[in-house]
Amino acid sequence: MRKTGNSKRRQGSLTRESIVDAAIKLLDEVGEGRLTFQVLSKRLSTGPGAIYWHVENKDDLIAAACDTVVAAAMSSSIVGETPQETIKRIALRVFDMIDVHPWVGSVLSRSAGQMPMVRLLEPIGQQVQALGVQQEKLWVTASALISYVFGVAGQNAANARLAKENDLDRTDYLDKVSTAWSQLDPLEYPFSTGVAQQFRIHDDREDFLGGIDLILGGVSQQR
Amino acid sequence: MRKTGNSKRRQGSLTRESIVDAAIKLLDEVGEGRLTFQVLSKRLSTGPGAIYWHVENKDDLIAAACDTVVAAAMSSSIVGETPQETIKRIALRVFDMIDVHPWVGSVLSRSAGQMPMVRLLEPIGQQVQALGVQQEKLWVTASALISYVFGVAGQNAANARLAKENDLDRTDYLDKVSTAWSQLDPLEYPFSTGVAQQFRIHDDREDFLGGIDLILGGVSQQR
DNA sequence: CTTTCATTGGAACACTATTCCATAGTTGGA
DNA sequence: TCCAACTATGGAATAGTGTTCCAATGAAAG
Repeated sequence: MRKTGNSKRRQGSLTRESIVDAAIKLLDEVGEGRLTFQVLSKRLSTGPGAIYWHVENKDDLIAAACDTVVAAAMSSSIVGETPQETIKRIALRVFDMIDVHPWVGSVLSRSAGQMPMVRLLEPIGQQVQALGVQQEKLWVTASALISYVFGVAGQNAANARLAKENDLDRTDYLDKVSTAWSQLDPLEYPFSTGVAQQFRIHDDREDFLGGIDLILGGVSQQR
Repeated sequence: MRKTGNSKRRQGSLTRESIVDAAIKLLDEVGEGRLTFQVLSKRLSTGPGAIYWHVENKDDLIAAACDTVVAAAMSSSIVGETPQETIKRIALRVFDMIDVHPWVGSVLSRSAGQMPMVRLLEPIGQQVQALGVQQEKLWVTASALISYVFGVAGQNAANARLAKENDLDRTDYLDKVSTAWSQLDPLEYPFSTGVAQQFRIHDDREDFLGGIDLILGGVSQQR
């Protein structure tokens, strides 16, 4: 009797998938804060009510969008010479994904335990295992890596959002923050005023890998 | 002529400080999503308009609340036997702060470059310096630690929020996630199904310190 | 054909952040 | 003592949100 979703009412039929795809595009263009059911319905040439037939609510929609992007980024297998190398490549995939879809960074850091996190935990955990980490330490080690990746993701997303909101490109934004730091009281904030210059010229991607290296170094030391 | 803020209209006078304090209490009670100007005004026995005289907007208010909590948590000095020990104590302060004010975790992870982050960067950076890390690597090292702390903070906040929204205590929540993981396809998710049990009984605080240890291990190795 | 029912799209609703504004209270000067 | 200024207040009005409701559609099953 029921052929849920398969029956095509017309060519541009509404599906959960097509809705999520449109949402992803919109999120990429305007960010999480400006994704509304109004503009989403308009873009799909329908009303908000029709969308709610396929999607539970906005959280559900955003979670689905996030999961779709993460799944796509992790779909093709990743192999490196060593487990360390592979872990770095996985991490870079995440980094580049956030670069293209900054909003994923902030959604991801709120999705503890959910499917998108598992999609990252799985390949990373497998490599941690390949590193020869002892059974009881598998979770701690993998979770440390995940937490670090999520931390960087969240901050990159925040940086992208702040830069966009102030109509600045990356360089101008770094300049602004760096200047703010260097103007702090050097007696109270000796370190921050000191690294302000390093911050101005730092490379997110390189620093990200640097952090992964530190954790991997710690792992190799523990054996 | 102007004595901005100092003049006392009446006993329970409205100040930015008193508003932020009330906001913090409300955030602790109901979380970020349910902090509204309606209930906040009611609690301060005033109208929304009066609040806007002292606060720019909701983001400003939440940022101020976050900064106040972070500043309070970091106010008294922290000393350990070694720089490593001190870093761990700083990290634990953050962890315990998030435990009391879960919403700070999610706000923090969006506050890249802002004041709350600097309040953490400063003491951690000082200890990184004390560790003898070379000048050019100061930023990478400190930022790796910060990113990790932010990552854990964000996930703990998410866990707290998800548990609260589903009316579960921590144990039930861990159970639910652990069960969900163990029911994944073991062929596709061998690692996740494998660690599901470890996840059920894991201790957030201990794992958090474990991750810090890994990073510190990596730092000591790099010298 | 007719009936059924998944699906649609737009109007209606409850609620939010934010702005507006008339007014009260305070204060420094005349 | 009074008088302007001007800070500060609180409640009403506004614009825009996520979500629900419901009458209408049209494809399939009988």
